[in-house]
Amino acid sequence: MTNADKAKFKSQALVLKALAHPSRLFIVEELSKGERCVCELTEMIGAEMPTVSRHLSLLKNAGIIVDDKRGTQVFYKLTTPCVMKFLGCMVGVESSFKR
Amino acid sequence: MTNADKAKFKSQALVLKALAHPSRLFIVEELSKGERCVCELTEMIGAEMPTVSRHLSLLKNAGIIVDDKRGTQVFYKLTTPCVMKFLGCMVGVESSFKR
DNA sequence: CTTCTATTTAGCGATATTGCTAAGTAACGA
DNA sequence: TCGTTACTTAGCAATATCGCTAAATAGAAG
Repeated sequence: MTNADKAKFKSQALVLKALAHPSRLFIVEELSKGERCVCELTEMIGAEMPTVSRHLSLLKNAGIIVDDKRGTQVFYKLTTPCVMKFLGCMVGVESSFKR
Repeated sequence: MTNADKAKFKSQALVLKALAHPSRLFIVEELSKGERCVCELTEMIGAEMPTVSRHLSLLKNAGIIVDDKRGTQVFYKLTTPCVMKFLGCMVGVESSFKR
């Protein structure tokens, strides 16, 4: 494994790790339908707001979503629709695992 | 979030979690070129064999790879080439994050 | 049967992740 | 200015992950 390889796999792993949580997958799927504020996501997920806020900042750090503060609310949206294409891909793989 | 949704996201997260590690991503990429025994992977990764063996059993539990014991060696291979299509997809998304 | 080689399992300490409550910040309205 | 609402940050306890060494297992060869 070259150093370039190591760096490549490490950065890929960071993105996968950011996505590898049920609530965060839900958030990504929900944001693919349009932007949502923290309170909406919190209600849908059914956890405390600080918990959801932390998931959001994790996804933000991974570059998967961006925030947009408007008044007292913060709206999040996907940085790129690619993520959904990627996840769509995942679903296919995941179900094929189960065969 | 319905219960069905919860189950769906949970099982997707399990697959992502299994992939979300540099050594395991390397293993998947390497196995996409053909089957490999534990000792080969161990040498390429440069960690101890027990460590590599544990990564392999994790991938196996997630249904991503299967093992095939021949003599004293154990060969691993991908359950399905889909995984690579999926990861190829990932690379595109990941690099788009960096733009 | 004994020994060697390839691999897995167990157990440990270090570190990371998760979800919670409590406390801090920031924009808005009275 | 003061309070309220929306959110983030900090701190904590429980749990999971990681890589290692040591010990167990399973074939192959003598």
